[in-house]
Amino acid sequence: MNQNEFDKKIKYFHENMPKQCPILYSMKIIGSKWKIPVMWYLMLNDGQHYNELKRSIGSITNTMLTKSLRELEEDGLLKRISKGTVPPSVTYHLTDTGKDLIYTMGDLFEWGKKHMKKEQRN
Amino acid sequence: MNQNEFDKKIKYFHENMPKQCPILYSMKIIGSKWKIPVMWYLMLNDGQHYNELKRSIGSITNTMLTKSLRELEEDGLLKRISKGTVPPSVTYHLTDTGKDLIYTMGDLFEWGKKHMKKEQRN
DNA sequence: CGGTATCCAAAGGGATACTG
DNA sequence: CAGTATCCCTTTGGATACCG
Repeated sequence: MNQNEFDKKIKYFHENMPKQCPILYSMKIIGSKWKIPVMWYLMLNDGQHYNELKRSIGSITNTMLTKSLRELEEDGLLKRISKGTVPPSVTYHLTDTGKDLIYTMGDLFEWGKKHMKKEQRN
Repeated sequence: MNQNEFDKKIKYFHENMPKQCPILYSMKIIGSKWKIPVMWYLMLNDGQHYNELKRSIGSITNTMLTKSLRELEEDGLLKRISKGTVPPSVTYHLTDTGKDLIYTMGDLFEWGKKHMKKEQRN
């Protein structure tokens, strides 16, 4: 990225900014501690059950897994599908909106990787 | 984005994942409440002074502005330039790394805008 | 199996006053 | 002008136990 590209991006951001900043809005949705990990493991293996997902993530507690799942569902990033049987059988699935969001993190992934390497060199 | 593109991205993420997740790493750096706003107003008008920046942002306190600036500097996203005069004159400037990061938020900006609109329709 | 409920600890952030 | 220092409140997240 050169200065000219950067200036163009600034101009674009500036001209297209609604009342509330979309970046802050997005970060609020995915900013709490377990949102990315939950979506991540669902991305790697869609349709996991609650306890399956819990084992995938490893260190998450029930409280936080439930809370994260509920909020992600409310924001339309995943769908909860219950069979309504006894014992219960519930699976979680990313929605298209959720997949879009994960896809969107590509650049942040790259930036992080690059920046992490740089820090190690120093 | 279609399913095939999504699958490719997953594969890429998976194959290029270092020990620590670069997304979580990035989000830790810019995740606290005022990081984006600070970088944002610096982006719109680089080289602002401390109090200038404070007025630009509006509702930030001294405590948080100082803390955010120090952390962003430590992470190499901005540079603090002091003239060493009395009274002091200090300006803040985005580094190339910082500009890269802002540039990187473009997709998240789009996603947020799209998602916000969708919510309003319901 | 798929969660709730309750309680507690820690982190994050704000208000206010002050300073070289 | 460019911050510090101190105190306090709120939000977030963890531990543990229990339930239909």
